[in-house]
Formats: sequence, C-alpha cells, structure tokens
Amino acid sequence: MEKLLELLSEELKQAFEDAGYDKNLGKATISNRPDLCEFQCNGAMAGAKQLKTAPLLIAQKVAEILTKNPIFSEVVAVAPGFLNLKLDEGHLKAYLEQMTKEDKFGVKEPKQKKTIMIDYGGPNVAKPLHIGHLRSAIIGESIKRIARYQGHQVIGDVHLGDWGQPMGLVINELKLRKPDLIYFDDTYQGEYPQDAPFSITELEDIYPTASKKSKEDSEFKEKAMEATFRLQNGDRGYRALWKHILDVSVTDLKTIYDKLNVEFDLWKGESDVDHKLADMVAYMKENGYARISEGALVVDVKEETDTKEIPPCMILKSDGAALYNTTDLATIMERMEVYQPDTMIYVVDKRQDLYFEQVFRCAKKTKLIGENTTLKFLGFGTMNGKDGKPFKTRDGGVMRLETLLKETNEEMYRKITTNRAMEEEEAVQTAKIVALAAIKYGDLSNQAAKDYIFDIDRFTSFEGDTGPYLLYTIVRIKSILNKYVEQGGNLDNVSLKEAGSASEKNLMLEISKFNSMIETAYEETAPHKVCAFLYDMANAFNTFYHDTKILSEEDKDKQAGYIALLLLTKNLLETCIDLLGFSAPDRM
RNA sequence: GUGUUCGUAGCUCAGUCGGAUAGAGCAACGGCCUUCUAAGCCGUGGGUCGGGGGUUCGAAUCCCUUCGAGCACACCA
Repeated sequence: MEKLLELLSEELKQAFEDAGYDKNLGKATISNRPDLCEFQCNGAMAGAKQLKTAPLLIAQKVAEILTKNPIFSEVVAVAPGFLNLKLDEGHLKAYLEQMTKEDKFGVKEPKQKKTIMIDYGGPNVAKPLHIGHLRSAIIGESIKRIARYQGHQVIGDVHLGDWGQPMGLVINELKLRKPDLIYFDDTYQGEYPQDAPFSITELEDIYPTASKKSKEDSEFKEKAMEATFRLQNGDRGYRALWKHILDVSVTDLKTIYDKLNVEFDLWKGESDVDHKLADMVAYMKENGYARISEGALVVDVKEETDTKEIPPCMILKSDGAALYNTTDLATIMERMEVYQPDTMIYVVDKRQDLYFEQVFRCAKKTKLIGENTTLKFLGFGTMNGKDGKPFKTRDGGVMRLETLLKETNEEMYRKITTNRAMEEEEAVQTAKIVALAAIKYGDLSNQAAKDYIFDIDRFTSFEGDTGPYLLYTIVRIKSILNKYVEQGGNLDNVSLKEAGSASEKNLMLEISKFNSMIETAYEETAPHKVCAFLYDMANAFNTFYHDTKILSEEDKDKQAGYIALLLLTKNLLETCIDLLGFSAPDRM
C-alpha cells in the first residue's frame, strides 16, 4: 500500500495544480513542529521565487482549496509560507485498518525482486570468536532480515577463514603434540576415523600456542608453512585432519551464532574457491588485466577521477602465493556463477575500506561481475570501551564473545531477580532473552559506520532508549491482552476505532510510518532507523497507556478499539525487534 | 605527507540531498501508584551544533578555510 506521506502529497499536488501552481511543489513531510501540526508542506516557499509571488499568498490559496478536502481535519497557512496540516481521524483509522489487513502491514513488494548476498560474520576456523566479530554478526543479520522483509531474495554467507597459514600452524602444532596420529603416517592407505582426534577446547588452545611459536621460532614457522603447502596441494592425511578441524570448529561456531540468534544460509569459506584460483589468475593474465609489479602480479585500479592514490590490486604475491585478494575475487566469481546476485554487501570493519575499494574495482574492471551488479561495502566502526579506546578485557586482552555473553546474562539475571519474583528456570531464560536484546539494541541503535562506546551498564538498563525498555513495553501489552482474553474478550473480534484522545492519535500516527521506515532502513542499510522507530512507538504507546484505562473501560465497543490498537502495536513492535534479531519474553 | 571519517547538552547519541523554537536517553531536581507490570508516565534546568568566512528569503545540514580527533595508505586479513 502507498505510504501515507505519498497519499497526502497526492492531495497537495492536486491542490497546487488547482490553484494554478506547479504541482511538484506539493510535497508532504512529517511536521517538525508537532505542537502546531502533524504534517507540513514547504512548497509555497520553494516556489515563491519562480512564481514571483509572496509565499504566504501561495500557501493561502492552496489552503483554501485544501480545507475542502476531507482527508485533512485542519489546514492552516502561516508565515512565511508554511502549510500546516492535520490528518482526519477517520482517514487515519482507515489507513491503519488497511495495514492490519495487508501482508507485512502494507510494505509493498519491490518492483524488481533482487538477489542480494550478504557477506558477514567472517570468523576464522580454529580461533574462538571475540568481540571483534560481534558487530559484523549483529549488523549483517539485521540487514539480511530487513532486506528480506522488504521482499528481496537474500543469502547470508558466513565466509569462513578456513584456508591459509593458520591451518598450517594448527596442523604443525598438532603434529608436535600427537606425532603418532595416523594422519601423519605417509604410508597409511586406509580410511581415516570419523571422529576428530581433539576437542574444541584443545583446538582453542592449539591455535594461540602455534601462533605464538611461529613468531618466536623460525623453524616452527617454516614447518607450518610446509604444512600449509601440503594441505593446499592435496595431502590425504592433512586434508582429513583439516576436515576435522573444520567440523569441530564449525560446530562450535554454530552454537555461539545460535545464541546470538544469527543464522547463515551458507557456510562457505576461502577453501571453497581454492580450485578456482589458478583459472582466475590465468584469465586475468590472458586478458591483459594483470601485470607484474615488483615481482607481484597486480591489476591497476586507478581511475581518472581519483583524488587519492589507489594502489593496484594485488592478485599474487611475489613468491607466487595467493592472498586474501585472490580468494575474495574468486569468491565473487563463484557467487556470480552460482547465484547471479544483483548486489553483494560486505559487512566488514570500516578500516578495510580501501582494500575493498581495490577489490571491487578489480572485479568490475576484469568483468568478474556484470554491468548491473553492485558491490557494496558496509563498514562498521570500532567497539570502544568507556575510555573511548578499543574494548579490552581488564587485563588488556581481547574478550571472547562467549565471555561477553555470559557476563551480560549474569548481570541481567541479577537485575531480574532483584526486581521480580520468578522461578529460577524462567529467570535464567528471560535473562538470556533480555541480555541479547540489550547487546543488540545497544549496537544497532548507533549508526553502523560510527565507532561506538560499548557500555554494558547502559545497555542493560531498563530505563531510557534501551533494548530492555522496548521488551518491557511489549511485555506490558501482552499482559493486558492476556487479561482481556481472561475476562472473556476475543482478540479476533476487535476492530480499530477513530482516535479519541491526543495520545491515541499520536500512537496511530507513529504506527502509520511503518512502511516508509522499512523502505528507508532498507535503502540506507540502516538498522538504527528501525531502532528509532521502535523507540518512538514504545514511547507513544506508554504515554497512551498512562492516560487510558483499557481493561476497566465500560464502553465495550471503545474497549475493543483499544485492544485492536494494542494488537497492532504489539505486532509491529515484535516485527521490528525480529528485524533487529531479537525477541521478547512473555514476562519480565 | 596523501586520503578518509568525524567534531551537536556534563556523558552517550539522533537529526545532515537547506525550513519554523536543534531533539532523545543518562546524570541532577520536582511531581504521579487502594486502579491494566512505577523496569512506567509528566515536568524543570542544561546548547557560540569545534572556530571563521561564504551561498540563500532561510544553514547543524551546501561551499571554502582553519583547529582538533580517529582510521587507512600493495606482498596481513
């Protein structure tokens, strides 16, 4: 269904035209003076110059026509030329009624359904997730859900770091610890065991140890490189071992992403395109895209219009080895072949901006992607501590994601149990749900591209612009709806009424912004717009709640109208938090 | 050095393809529970929108300049 602002703009256009002016001046916007009006139009001022007429006169003439229009309950022209508008209650009610009937509350299907691939998460095999991975997961997941809700086909790919040097390090360290494993026996011809010869706990200890050793011990490093080489060149035992590392690690990653309510459609990794690298490199050479520079194979990506220097995109290192660029480009190539996406969005730390600019240009120049394919870099800022510096643990290390989750859950459990009496089991479950909302809302309510301060005390607070506050609002509505049913009410039997108070109308006006908000959030890949909408709607609801007695309302017809409004509010709130990737408990 | 992002209330952040009196939250202060969850609501105080200049009827928003901060700048990912 059409956005409300567009419907109003249509009326304004007609009025401008009828008054003898350019109809394009008729554009409705949300009022920035809510004390005066609900909507406004500034067209008279914009047109005053070309029309050589005083803006107020234009506004007055248009207002005269508009006052006869039943869609507005009030039309006033004020100096210097604003048109102040109020919407008729009946029309507002009808608009909301239509929302409840339509699929997705009136969000229109896109004219062209796109296939969008989102590359987010980016964990490395054999390394535990740390807070650096948090933003990519949270933001990417939300973008995915918003785009999907908007009606596009969206594929989320975790893009595992599962192939390079780290794998050799792990294998080599494992060889030192367990030299007798049959995987290291070159003469072994039989099948390898199903079960991995190590646990996730062990694996998590192996990588850091190996990484440390490689920096201090050149012999170890050399052996690790050799192991990497053997793995990549198809050594049977090494491959089998690598497969174990992958399985154990991915199983573990899935449980944590599951806790975060983050879900990937694809668990592809760098290793999946290894077989394409040689062909791709050959293709770039044959078509004259690549050249040798300082021993390395590069593709120039400079453009005439550049104001800054863009270094060439390196395809192969001077020792002939592949690097991150190589696998990223090959991944783009494979995605084009298998999924033909219209857009690929990379949700990555913004410090990689220049790097991705090079890769994108290279992909375009070498025609790995089509003319109409969009590669989009969605860089997010750093998560800082309260001191404004990158977030660290108390002893200065990198905090594990699991630790962060655990601590937040505990903090939330403490808050819940001190404020409410609740069964142990329910309190634990509720704490988890609310804690996740706290973390995610705290992150997503900021613009993704900006650095932000991760303040767990603030995020877990139930007061103000926080996740818990929103959940509390939803829980409140659920509680009223439950009681209504207990008292014999039927939720299927309620219908909206015209607003009878300012707070009720205000809530309805907030609700009416939903489809336009979704569209903006999608176009700007901006989950924080969803957050702002949620908060505004929760505020509008709470104000309405405080000056309206719902369950004790004597007029049953009026009461049913309130209930219908509550239902719609609740459904929208729940839809929005789902777009952000969290959910609400039944009680808290 | 080059490029880039940013600078809004004591703190954390919205608002930025020009519109009226720059908005929230936290913190501070003052009200509102025999009544649907007070984890709430209502109100008060708090601002040279980093500085300067320009464009415009109108600038936090656009342009120039300046100061300050973060980040990036090919053989890591």
